[in-house]
Amino acid sequence: MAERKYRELIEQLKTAGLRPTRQRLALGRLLYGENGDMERHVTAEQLHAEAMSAGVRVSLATVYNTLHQFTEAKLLREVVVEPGRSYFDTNVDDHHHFYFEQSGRLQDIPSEELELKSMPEPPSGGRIRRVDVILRVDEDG
Amino acid sequence: MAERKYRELIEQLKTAGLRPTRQRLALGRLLYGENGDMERHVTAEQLHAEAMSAGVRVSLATVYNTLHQFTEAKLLREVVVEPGRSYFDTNVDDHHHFYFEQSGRLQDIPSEELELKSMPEPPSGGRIRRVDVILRVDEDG
DNA sequence: AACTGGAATTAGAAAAATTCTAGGCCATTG
DNA sequence: CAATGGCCTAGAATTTTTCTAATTCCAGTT
Repeated sequence: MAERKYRELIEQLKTAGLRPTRQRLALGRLLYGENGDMERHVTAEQLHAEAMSAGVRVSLATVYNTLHQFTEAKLLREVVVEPGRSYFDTNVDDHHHFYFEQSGRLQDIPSEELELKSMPEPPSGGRIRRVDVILRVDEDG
Repeated sequence: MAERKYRELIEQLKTAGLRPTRQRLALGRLLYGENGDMERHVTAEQLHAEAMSAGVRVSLATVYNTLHQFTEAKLLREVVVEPGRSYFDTNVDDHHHFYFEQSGRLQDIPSEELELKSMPEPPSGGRIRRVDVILRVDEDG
């Protein structure tokens, strides 16, 4: 990972009120590092496995905590596709998803490629915090 | 529940290749019965509790099995809103949802009130099986 | 109507996913 | 540099979901 990105990550953590601990930095590096701009959709389990094979000792619980903290800090976005299967997306811009049911894979759809005709008014005076669109794709037939 | 609806349920089960067992009928009656046309969004846990207090002895596992079989048979539709929180919706027509994060409540949006400008082509030649839109509403502020 | 064969169903037990909390660590302050 | 207090970690517990052996139930036959 580029040194620049690394410092950036530390700054982002501090801004979010999260101390740049060893574990957070390691997980952040795994999420954003190396091929940095690629869209990534990882489960907690997957990231934990990555950390293990990278020689980083973290418990699965810490991975969950960290992912949620990152999500809270807008460094990640959580996408729930099935019961017992949620992904964390490194792309936090407005966008939507294809979900491939057979393979369990997720793919971004840029917001320009999928827009709503109109936005219904939420009842009871609340405000819409997020719009999630999932197009479920059947790959075989 | 009206006798008519009851027979209808039995027919639907048979059509789906599901035997009209005591448990299935009891759960079906809880889901569609009494105030029959109301939109319902129940979790497995909730339905199990309802069954218990109605004096129907079923295990939670059976409730899960039955809900999934009903979903498979297009008598229900499953909506996942959060990790560890999925609802089964008695409305199987095309439609979308408001999700109120504080209360955990779900509310239908008729498909006429929320349409997409255009449907992106799925890559790799698959076909879109379903479109799920969830508008997440923050009730306080 | 009762019997029989056999697939379908049930529910306890197990697994998987997620959260909780006591104890430990780390930054900050004096 | 040591003390202090809040923050963080990870084992344990909880919650959600699935698996599978044992049972039940149904259809066909007599």
